[in-house]
Amino acid sequence: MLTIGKLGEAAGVKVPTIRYYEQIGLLPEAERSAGNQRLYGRKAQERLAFIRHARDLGFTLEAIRDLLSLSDKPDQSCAAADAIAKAQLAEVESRIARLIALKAELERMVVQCAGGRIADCRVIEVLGDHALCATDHRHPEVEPAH
Amino acid sequence: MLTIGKLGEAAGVKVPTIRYYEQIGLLPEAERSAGNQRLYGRKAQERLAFIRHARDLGFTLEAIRDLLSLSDKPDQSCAAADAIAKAQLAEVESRIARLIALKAELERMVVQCAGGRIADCRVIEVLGDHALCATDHRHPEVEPAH
DNA sequence: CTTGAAGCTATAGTTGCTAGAGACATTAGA
DNA sequence: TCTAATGTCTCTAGCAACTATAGCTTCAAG
Repeated sequence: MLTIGKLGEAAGVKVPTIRYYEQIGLLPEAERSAGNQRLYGRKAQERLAFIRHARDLGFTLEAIRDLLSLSDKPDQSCAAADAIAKAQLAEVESRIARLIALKAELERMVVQCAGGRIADCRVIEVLGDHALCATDHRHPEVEPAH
Repeated sequence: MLTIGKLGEAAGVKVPTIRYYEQIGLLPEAERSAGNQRLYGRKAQERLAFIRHARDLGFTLEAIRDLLSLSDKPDQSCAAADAIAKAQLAEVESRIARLIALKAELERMVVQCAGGRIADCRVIEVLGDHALCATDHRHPEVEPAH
């Protein structure tokens, strides 16, 4: 049995994150030691690894919740799991496409900046006027990492 | 002079978002009508367009705050603005690289799924075991859009 | 003049954690 | 065995960048 710290180390997940996953019901409530500390066995370890891996692949916690509940029903069809993965793939693809458009526009901006005064700066100028843009990079969906 | 609704429509920004930008000091406090409603002139409109455009290009509000304060000092060097844009470009590039790795892994997963039972599902299996992955897609930094 | 849309403030919720406070548990070394 | 350091406990609040809700007031059209 592992303490929460060892488990986190093993899975590459920070301790508060594990407690958070328990709190939102993604991990079951852990067994406790005599001194009320959480203890984890192999099953919990595998479940956490699953979560971590899915997070690494960009799945949301909601999607992971669904995937986990599917993985608990080995005899059902895997169509639902497949659909979740495909949706995630589509999401990733659309984010890539969008980021590539952004990259092009940022490159244009940066290259054109001659390094003079702000008043002549292409970066500032282009930001002030979308008409100066080559590509149509509107629409949201670009959020950065934490 | 535009009301907040008209301004939002013109700039493609929702009304509460404009109020939020004012609240965090990204937009100056708006003039008010006799009935206490916000009124915006051309300057505010340009400033909001700048913010919107920069957001579309993925700049954080903090970066935008810096860019705006730079654009208020037309005689200074534009090196700082250039640096901010270059940092954003680097950020976008690294996100693209990471997403491409994710895409490859998700494609592998989806293609291998034969569509049978959960117990045989490659999607579930791969998520449970990172060793089954071809690429090294670890590290965070993938957060989705809001 | 009335009605419905648009505006106001203030607060809370979203996602996926992370950080802090203050108290208890465990473990390694002297 | 004692002690000090580390680990763990709960609870609360904070991050980005909004979005949504509630309960009010103001405005514009018919």
